[in-house]
Amino acid sequence: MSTSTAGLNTAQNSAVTNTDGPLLVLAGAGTGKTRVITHRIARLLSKRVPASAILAMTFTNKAAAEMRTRIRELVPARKAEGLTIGTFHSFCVRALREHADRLDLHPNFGICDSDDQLVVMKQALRELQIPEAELPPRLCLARVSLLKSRMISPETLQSGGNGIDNDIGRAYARYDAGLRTSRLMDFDDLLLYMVKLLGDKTSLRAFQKRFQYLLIDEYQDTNAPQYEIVRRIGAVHRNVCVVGDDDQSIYGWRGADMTKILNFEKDFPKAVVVRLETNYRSTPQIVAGANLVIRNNPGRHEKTLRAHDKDGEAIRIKRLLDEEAEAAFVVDDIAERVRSRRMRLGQFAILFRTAVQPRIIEMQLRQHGMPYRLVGGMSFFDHKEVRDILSYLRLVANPSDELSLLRVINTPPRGIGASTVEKMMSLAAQQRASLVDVLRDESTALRPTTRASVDRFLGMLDSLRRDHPADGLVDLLKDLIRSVNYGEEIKRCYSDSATRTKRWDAVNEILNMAEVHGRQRSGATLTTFLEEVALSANDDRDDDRSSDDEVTLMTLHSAKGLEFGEVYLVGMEEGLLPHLRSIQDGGIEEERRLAYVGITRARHRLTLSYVQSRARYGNREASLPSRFLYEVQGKEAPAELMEHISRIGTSVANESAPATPRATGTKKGKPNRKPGSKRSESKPRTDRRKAAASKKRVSTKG
DNA sequence: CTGTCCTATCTTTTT
DNA sequence: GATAGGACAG
Repeated sequence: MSTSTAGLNTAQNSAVTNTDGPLLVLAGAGTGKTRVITHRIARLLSKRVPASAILAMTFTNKAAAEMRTRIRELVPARKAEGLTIGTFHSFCVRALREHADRLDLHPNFGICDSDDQLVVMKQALRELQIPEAELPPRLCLARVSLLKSRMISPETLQSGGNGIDNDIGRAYARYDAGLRTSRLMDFDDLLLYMVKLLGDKTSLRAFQKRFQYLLIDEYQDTNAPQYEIVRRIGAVHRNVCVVGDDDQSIYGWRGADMTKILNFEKDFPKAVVVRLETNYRSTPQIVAGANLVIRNNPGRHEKTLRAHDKDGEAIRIKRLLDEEAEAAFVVDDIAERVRSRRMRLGQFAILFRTAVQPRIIEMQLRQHGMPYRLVGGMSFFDHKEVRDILSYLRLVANPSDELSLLRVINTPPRGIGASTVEKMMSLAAQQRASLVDVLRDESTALRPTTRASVDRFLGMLDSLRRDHPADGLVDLLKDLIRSVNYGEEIKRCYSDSATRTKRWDAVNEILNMAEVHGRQRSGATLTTFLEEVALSANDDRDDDRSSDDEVTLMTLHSAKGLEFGEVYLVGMEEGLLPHLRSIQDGGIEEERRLAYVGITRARHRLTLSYVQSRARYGNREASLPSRFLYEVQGKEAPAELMEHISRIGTSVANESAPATPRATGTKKGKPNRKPGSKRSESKPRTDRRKAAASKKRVSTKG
């Protein structure tokens, strides 16, 4: 046997060697989940399963990339060739393009991001004359996405509709129609159409025949269509291995369906269940704390994490006066650790529940000149010039893409103004034709100058399409940037030379990305490039740029799957973690899992902090320590706390806060350190927008 | 089209 | 209290 199973523990080994039949691997935090998956794939390959018969699906690009890297360490490249490892969405896109004819799809359909979605939804609401005040587009979009992730179609919804649900149903249908005219799919559609494709017997058989072995990562986050894809492809050979941890399911609000991991044994009878319970990441104290918290959740797959390591520090719980003191404490503490223990900043993470919390921490970090990285801010792809160029590209690839057409038709200004566009749009609606067709139609009435502009614009797009071979991506881009004279546009829009340079650099960065894409992917085309951009745009929490010398700031959600030497989990208060909304809607369990995820990110040292008072919506309110702080110490939350909370649950107003936060067995580590006035060169890396930039100035109040 | 004022909102965001 | 997004005026 060529596969080495050395270094795997008994449970891991059994997960790796049980290659045939359904297998559920319950992998607690830090128990070597990725190791198991990669070793399992190596094992299959060594048993002469062809690489092309293996399909491994993950939820993030990062997870897929890591899997690929680690497999490369285990097996020779030649053997790994032909493996299908990717996110659910990327797998679906490829499959759909390949089998586009079976569903009557255009093979060059585009993928729209959330901004595009919003545009389409707004349009839909306008057409239905549903006022945005009545049904905010964002909310509507969220609801539609949730419906799609439960595989509920507009028709189903409408039949039982009352009032707002009826509106949502109509908007849903209209929105989908809008996407279809532009030959676009949103993320949910990729999964739904895949399910549809698998409803076709011939296609289904082809997939079943090809993919003999399935591996699914993060199974607790699977939603209905994803589950359906797995179930159908795996129905015949039943070599379905799912790996996950129900205790880390934190995306329920987005349609992830935890019952899938809880019912796996029912869905796949005779499934073998393997529990990975040895945690190789954290100290016994941290593992114990995590267990104490999560055991309060009912209805889970019972499992108890055991620490592999022998000793460590106690979990620290710190009470601070207010959020400013909390931020100062954390930053001082990190500075002190760096000084006395010579630790790198990259070892530290500050985790929080909501996106507003990091602001005050950022201020402290800046004052200390401590470099940091805030995960989840604005992405490269949110910049105007990037979106412009990509819209042109999308339009070149997919002439039906009306969204992109509307975005670039007068950018840079070329004399096709808003009123013309509006006229053309209504004309298109009248003639039941697409906007491009109306523009192309010589009989459409236009002023001669406008006609000339339109023809020039359409001609430019046509020649871009005509003059470049499918694999001539970089040349196409260069030609495009030259043809639309984007350099001039930047000069026109920005007077400041530094800004100009920055914007122009961004444009060039797209060129670089295209070049890299062409080099790395065989058979790269414009379509594959756009696909990659669409499916990996927001993935900037990954390591490529992260440095050893930055503190990481991120939400608990973003932190899943990562680990840090030292973790500060701030804002451990009732109303924040667990969040008030969840307390009211009975979502405590998911909040608890969130706390569990946070706790289990830490390797050596974990600090939980809460404050006595916090500014909320303008006024300062007393805070109560989170129930999870009691739980983590193996205590019961005091009756008065729970009583107070139940009061919040019923009445939204919580003006009086009689229950003073009691100093819970607060293990104070060392007394508060004096602010070290260490001033290294500050290069805070925040790409927040103007808000943060101006904030920076304001924050010099000391 | 751009800047400014006003007002509704205040959880999380893999793809 | 901050902020973002929309309405509206210039």
